[in-house]
Amino acid sequence: MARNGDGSKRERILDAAVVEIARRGYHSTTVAMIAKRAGVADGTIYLYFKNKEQLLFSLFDRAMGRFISEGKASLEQAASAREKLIRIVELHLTLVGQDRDLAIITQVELRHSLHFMDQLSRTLVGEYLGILAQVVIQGQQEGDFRSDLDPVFAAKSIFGVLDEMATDWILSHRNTRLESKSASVVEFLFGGLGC
Amino acid sequence: MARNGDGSKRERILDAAVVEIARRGYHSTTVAMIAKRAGVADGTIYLYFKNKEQLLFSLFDRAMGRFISEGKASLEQAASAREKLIRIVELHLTLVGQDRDLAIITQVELRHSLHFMDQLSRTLVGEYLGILAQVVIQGQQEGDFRSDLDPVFAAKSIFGVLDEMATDWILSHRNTRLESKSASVVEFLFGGLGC
Amino acid sequence: MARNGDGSKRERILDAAVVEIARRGYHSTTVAMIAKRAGVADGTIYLYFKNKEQLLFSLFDRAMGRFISEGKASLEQAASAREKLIRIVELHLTLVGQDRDLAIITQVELRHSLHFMDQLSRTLVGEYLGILAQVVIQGQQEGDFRSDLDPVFAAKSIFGVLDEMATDWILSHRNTRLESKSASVVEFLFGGLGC
Amino acid sequence: MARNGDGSKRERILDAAVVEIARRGYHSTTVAMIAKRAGVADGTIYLYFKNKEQLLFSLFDRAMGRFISEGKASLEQAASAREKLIRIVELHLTLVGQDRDLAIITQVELRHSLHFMDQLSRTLVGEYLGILAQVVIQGQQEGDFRSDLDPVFAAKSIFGVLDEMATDWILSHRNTRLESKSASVVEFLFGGLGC
DNA sequence: TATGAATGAGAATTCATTCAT
DNA sequence: CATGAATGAATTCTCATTCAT
Repeated sequence: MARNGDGSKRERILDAAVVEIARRGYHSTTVAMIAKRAGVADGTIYLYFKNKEQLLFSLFDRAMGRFISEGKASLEQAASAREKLIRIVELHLTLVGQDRDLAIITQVELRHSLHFMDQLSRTLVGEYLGILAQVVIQGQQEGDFRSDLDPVFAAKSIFGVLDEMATDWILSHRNTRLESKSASVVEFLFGGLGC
Repeated sequence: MARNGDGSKRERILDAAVVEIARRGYHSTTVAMIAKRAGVADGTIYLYFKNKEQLLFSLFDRAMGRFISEGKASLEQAASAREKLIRIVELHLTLVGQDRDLAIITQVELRHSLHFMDQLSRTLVGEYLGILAQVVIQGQQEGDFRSDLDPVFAAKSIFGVLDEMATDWILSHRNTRLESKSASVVEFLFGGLGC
Repeated sequence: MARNGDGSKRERILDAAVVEIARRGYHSTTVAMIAKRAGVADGTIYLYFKNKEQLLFSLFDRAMGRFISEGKASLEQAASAREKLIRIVELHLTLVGQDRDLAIITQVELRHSLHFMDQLSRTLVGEYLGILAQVVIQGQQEGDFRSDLDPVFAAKSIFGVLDEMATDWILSHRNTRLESKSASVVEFLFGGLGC
Repeated sequence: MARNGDGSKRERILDAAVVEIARRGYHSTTVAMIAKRAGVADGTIYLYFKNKEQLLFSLFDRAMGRFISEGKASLEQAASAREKLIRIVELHLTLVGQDRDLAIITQVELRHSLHFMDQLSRTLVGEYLGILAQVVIQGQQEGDFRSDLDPVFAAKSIFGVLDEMATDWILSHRNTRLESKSASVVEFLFGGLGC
């Protein structure tokens, strides 16, 4: 079978899955629907993915892979923790805000079940939180961040704010740009509510 | 009809649903399982709930109802916005941390699908965010909170931090008390990361 | 419970059943729907009828009872077989055409199953065919009807034509009067197709 | 895909459905029963038919298709309307009388509900009546049939007699041949009851 | 008689997954 | 590698009927 253009068959299946699952939800999307959109036979899916659940995990892997690699690249160009945090916020919101379908997957569909979330948090999200915590530590060492905050706790708080913005963007069906929130988020994260 | 023990049949069904769904997830829980645990016939479920999905919604309604009523009561005893925020944080973490099964439902199972989340955010969560925004506005008027923050944005940020703590607590299977995070959360929300 | 006006509770149930079953068909009509329309509790139905099927039979009995008693009265006023046949045709089409809901029951719903039709044909319909056959015999004795026709066969043929007219009237949703076909039917039954 | 014995899988399912439904009635026949008799999995039924109701319709289509094609072939060999009518009567009774199971379907099970009968009368039965009416018109033009009869009315009357014979044959559980009635039917249709 | 809450058997249909080609 | 017809387990929901009050 000839390669078609930019994507291998595996990629086409993943692309199709993002669209279908974003549109109808994981449970309402059948393997047959994904196969049809990808232009392959139902059975072919099983040559590339062990089962439907693994396909969903792969979706996340692919997305998170891009996320982290771009994140690392971006962080390297920043020196101070403060700058790094700014970049992370911007990157997070930009990447999530780039593809609504994918965002629906990561913000909603991927959180189907405890079992599922366990997997996620133990792997990629855990790594992401680790990076955030490192930045916090650096900020504290640089004297720029308060040192009375537990870095891991702070990382989770940061993630919580970013994640809520992302989910809120998905649920508000307005046509806003998610990354437009970056400045406010940074502002809030640094300064908090108080005067 | 005689009361069955402590609760009505409807309550028993809801209680059973919380346990079963928390344990195995919404999709893996069959109506028959819930009926069995509730000690009623399968069909009886449908006398009280239109279908399985409505049962899930009712679960949320009941939980959120308690949440909001207790929240309002708690807020009335607080005068300043600062105090109110402290109470909200404590209440949120205490209530969620009170019942792990129920928390699994609210933090994970209830977020199954876009359709589902839409419902939630449009109704009860929306109301909750409104209350938070009111507190922020009050704080700004009292001169205690920064006035350069959009209250609605701030409300979402607060919610994001609380929600992340709750989810994190569910996913960390350690036996910690969720409300033990209250002080740190308040600290972070007021002061932010910066020095 | 006070009698209400013209009908006993049993009659009210039968009346309600005719309307509901005509509208949605026997299988799609629930006992609860009939009870609701009749203004009684579900369980009350079972004080008057053994089960749902018997209710349907009772519907037919009531209708056929009227049919036959009016038929006998009408026939007594007619002397010749020819006149009797005319009266039967008119009566059949008039009675069926009088109540569309009831007609739907007798022409469609009552023919649900072999089992059901067996019951009907062995009882009331059989009696009706017997009356028709008697008229044919009388006509043959009077020298007015061909004597080479088997009376029972002739009776079935007559019934076939009447029944088809009735069914056709039900299915054509136009607002015609069924009894307007009487003259044509009589004409056809007597003279046949040939010149 | 290899042919399974004499018929395609779809045909086997239809054959199985005829037997099961004739025996126990449409509503008492489960899809599982049909699948079992056809030697396929339950789900396979749904590869060929949208649902149970469509399966029933398909049964009728197949039967009626044969009916009409054989009817047309038979009619072509007949010149006069009188001969055509004779052939139609013979064919109708022969075809229905050929397969008792199928006859039960067409005479009883297919008439389940108004909804169902509507479908039938609007399609195939309507076409059949049209053919009959054409024959009547031809007979009138040939001067062989009375011209004071409305052809459509006459067609319905003919159908009524044939249909009643068929139903009667089903209900009489004796082992007679339905086509043995042909001569009497023709005799009656041409000459009527009168001398 | 009358009620209507409760029962629980029963059935259609879906769909992830397999495997012969 | 690819196909897609076939599988059959699995589950929601309905509703006739009962029976304690």
